[in-house]
Amino acid sequence: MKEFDLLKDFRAVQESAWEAWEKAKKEIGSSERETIGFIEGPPTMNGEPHLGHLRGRIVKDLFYRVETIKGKKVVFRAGWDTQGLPVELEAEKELGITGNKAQVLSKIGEERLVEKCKELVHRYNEVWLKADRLLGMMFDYEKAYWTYKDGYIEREWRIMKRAYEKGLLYEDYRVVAYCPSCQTSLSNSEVAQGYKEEVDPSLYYKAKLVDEDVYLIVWTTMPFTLVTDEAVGVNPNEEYLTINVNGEKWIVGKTALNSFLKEAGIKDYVVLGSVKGSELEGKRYEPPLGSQVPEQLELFRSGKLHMVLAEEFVDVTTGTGIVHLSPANGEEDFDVAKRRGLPIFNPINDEVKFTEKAGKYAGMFVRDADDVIAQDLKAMGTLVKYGRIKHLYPTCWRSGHKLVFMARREYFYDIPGIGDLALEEASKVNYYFPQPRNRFLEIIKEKKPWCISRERVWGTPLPIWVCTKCGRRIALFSRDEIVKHAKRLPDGPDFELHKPWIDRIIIRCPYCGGDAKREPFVLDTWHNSGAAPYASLTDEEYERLVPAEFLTEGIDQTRGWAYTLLMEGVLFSGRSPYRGFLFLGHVLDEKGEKMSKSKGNVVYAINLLEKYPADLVRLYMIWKASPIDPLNFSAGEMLGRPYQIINTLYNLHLYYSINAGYDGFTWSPKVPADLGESEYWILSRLSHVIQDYLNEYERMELNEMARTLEGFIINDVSQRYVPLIRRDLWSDSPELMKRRRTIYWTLGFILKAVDVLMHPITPYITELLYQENFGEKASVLLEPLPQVPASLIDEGIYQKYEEAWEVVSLINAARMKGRLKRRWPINQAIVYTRFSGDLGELIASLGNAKSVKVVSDIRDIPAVASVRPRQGEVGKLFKRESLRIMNALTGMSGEEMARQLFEKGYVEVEGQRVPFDAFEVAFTANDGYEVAWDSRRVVAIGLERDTGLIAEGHMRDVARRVQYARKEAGLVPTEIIRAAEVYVDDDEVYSMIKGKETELSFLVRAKEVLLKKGKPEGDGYREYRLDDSSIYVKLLKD
RNA sequence: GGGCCGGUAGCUCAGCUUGGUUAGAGCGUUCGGCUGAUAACCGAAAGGUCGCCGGUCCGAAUCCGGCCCGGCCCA
Repeated sequence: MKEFDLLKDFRAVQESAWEAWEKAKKEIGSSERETIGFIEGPPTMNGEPHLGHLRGRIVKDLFYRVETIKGKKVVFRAGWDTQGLPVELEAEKELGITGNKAQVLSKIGEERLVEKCKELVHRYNEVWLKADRLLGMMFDYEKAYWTYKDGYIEREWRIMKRAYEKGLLYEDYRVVAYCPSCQTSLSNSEVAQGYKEEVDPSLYYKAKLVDEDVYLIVWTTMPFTLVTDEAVGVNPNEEYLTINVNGEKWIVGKTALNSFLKEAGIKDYVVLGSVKGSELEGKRYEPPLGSQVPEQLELFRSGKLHMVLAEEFVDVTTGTGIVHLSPANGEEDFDVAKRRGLPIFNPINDEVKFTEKAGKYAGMFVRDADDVIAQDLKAMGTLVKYGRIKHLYPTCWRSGHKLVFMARREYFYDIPGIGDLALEEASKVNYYFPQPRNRFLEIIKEKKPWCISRERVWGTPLPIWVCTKCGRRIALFSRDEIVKHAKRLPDGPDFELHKPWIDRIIIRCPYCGGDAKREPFVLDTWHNSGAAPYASLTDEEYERLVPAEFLTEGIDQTRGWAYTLLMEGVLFSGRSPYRGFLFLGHVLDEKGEKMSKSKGNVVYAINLLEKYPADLVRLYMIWKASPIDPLNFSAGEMLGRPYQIINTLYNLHLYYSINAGYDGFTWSPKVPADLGESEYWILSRLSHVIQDYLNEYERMELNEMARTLEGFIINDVSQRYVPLIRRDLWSDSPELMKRRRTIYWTLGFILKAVDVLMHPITPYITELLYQENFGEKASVLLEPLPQVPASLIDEGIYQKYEEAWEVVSLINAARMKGRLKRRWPINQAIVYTRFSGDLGELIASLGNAKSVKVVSDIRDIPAVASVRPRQGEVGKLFKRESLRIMNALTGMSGEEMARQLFEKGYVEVEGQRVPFDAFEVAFTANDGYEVAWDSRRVVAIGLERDTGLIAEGHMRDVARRVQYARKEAGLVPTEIIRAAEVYVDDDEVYSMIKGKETELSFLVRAKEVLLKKGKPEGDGYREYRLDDSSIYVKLLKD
């Protein structure tokens, strides 16, 4: 096997692995495998991939590779999200345009903007492809879907058509945050990021109740909305006071009274009475701007508007606890109006100026009307106070202008009209973890109408035309239909399904023959990507592959893609387009903070993958945290444990390769006949590991899956199995050849299995290690799921070894207390364990003990038990009974309690079982022994050693140093040198090992060992510490 | 501004439902041991005002209230 540097040579490894995968892909594609569906949640092509994207892609690719190894054929296509506001804005930025929408379009035209968008998404796509290639993504890129392509759009329209035919598509108003400068509405997230401290008016005015000489004192920070005033809101649970101020009766909320009086500068007042908010419900008042806005008077006369509405959301702590409601200019206000069936008075145009219906204020930019209205109120004597207030208010992140909330005409899907089908479908989906399931179902229960229209350019056009003559709507959901109904087709029948081309088409109204023009909307980009299961596949594929087996995206997509996928799926076919959906936690920086451009802590995929092996990044991200949890990314942490795992995997293969190569062994599936116990053990262990791995994968506990493999690679194979067999491989005698070949076979079987199991996590290195050492198939990806033949599994041996490791670890703990090195053989170990098998010999060999006595009575351990019940624990467990139990326990002997604890795991007293954890257990060894224990076993070792044992220990100490010297000298392990010259400074050590040169020379692979006393003179000696003295070693090669 | 999640050793986290006297694990550090594939592994030690303030209680990491910090979602 070729050696290489894991952290330096990874690029070459990655390229060679790709060759194998290209072959594998063809083979998987053409095989008769069971096919399962997957739909890629398309990333938006308006930026480079970063760490968050990587996490998702790693999980997706892991899914693909595990399923492939399980024998499935996964339809695994890439997808690219290409439309929508983010792309459009990025394009505008690149075109150097900063003005409002009208300016943008007049300056460059829609055509250039659209061309720029296309250019941009393809440019970013190149970066994505590069990152994916580095990461090892197995996507099918040739069949990738692009959300802006005509074919995709036409299929997206067919989903809409279904909704239209079911009567679930309708037109209505919606309050949006609108930027007067950019002349566009903003998405929620854009609004959210633009909140700033702003100074706004704080206006208090009087609204006179009809037929009563009483005024409501109403508060607003947006005086212009008095033009669209429709009602005032009070909180139904608040107490409202009637007070006398300068002879007038005012109504003000009790909670806000003092702050209001202070702000309005009112000192003299008398409380006349009080009333609950709910009792004010329905009281009518005169519209404050009735005389300026004739339309308001008409609405008032209609009797439907200008009344008090008691609503829970009214905040009683600000203003006066009475707010005015203006459905055209506030979302909550709008919702109230809809709920109560009020008409919407909306005299505001695209430029955010009042229309003629606004009477006196017609033509005015709405915010400019603030001061004018304050003046007018003052003139009418209804102004109480016109001040200023500092508060958080949303501004446009681009232009910095304060946003205006206003009602716009939009198109909607009638989500409530779907009934409970969406919820039923969503309940059937597997979400793997409980938290996101509950949250997702809550969102679906809200049944909010989905506004699908946007006033932008770069998106799927809304295929609805309105007749300029009769005003009727014509919906045409395919190119064919459009062409058939077209009166004018300036770009011919093959026109592109985008603005501006589609807008040049004039449709002949089928009702009156008039000219119909397209509604100027594009669709919400979420509608675009949510159409993917249907739009990215053919009809035949859709039938076969949807619902998809497994989808995974960031947890932020709960309300995003996961939601729109479900809704469009239910609208179109009455079912969820996915069976499983794994939501992934966010990737944060090392300190747990969100990555953002402004903080400068964003890690881009390409940068990371050019610096570190993709395998390491993949393992780290899978291993570090549960998929659902946030992941704090730290390169330092990545280079710690995850690196060690890969390094150990690599070195195990190297060890196998060197040793097997030495004996000319090539691995083949034929099982050798003479496996030893250690082989049965490690193979049985492997079969447990495979089982755990599969269970953890089913539950998407991917971090646990990685940790299962970690434990096997490092603890079981590297730290246990290899030391067990090392001595057998050390010899090169022909008699042991058969044994060595059995070991090579076993090691090969295990490593090949690990290559397959690790492959979905660390695809590159496992491909390389597989190719170098086994390589029966074109790629490790074509290997079946590893399985240990039943004949090689022995549960009895497995249990025995697992028990022995625990006992040996206790022997080592006892050695430490007795200051006996592990290299030094001990005379005897006395072991108490509940395990019934025959352990003695195994423990003797693993624990370097000359004899082992396994006893079944704890009293045979040469130590005194001290057992004390912990009052706290007993109290916790037995509550009221605890005193009685404590008394009973106190009356028992330590020996008796210890006997019960170690035999049964609990002490039985007063008919109750008091568990091990409730006791403090300690042993004190008798003279000449040392003792160690855990909750199930007690081990004592004899400290007495005769000179033979001591000498053997010293010899091994010396041998170890000579071996170290060999390593430092760069000798390969197999090389036999002419001689090793060893000076021993310590008289006692020298005299005890003198005469054992022959044994020593075998251990250090030298033809002879020249053992001398004292310190050497001359050069070429290396000094090593041995306890409190030194030895000096010189190696003599040929 | 509202809702949800988190804050425990230098780092990553468990414990909190059901309060109990010495608060655990892994990594890192220090000491010791093992090791001719390995930066692995084994034993031990040092290291914590359990985010802050207040309350309930004989007793609070745990229950209650308020606040601060980080994250997510919504406005």
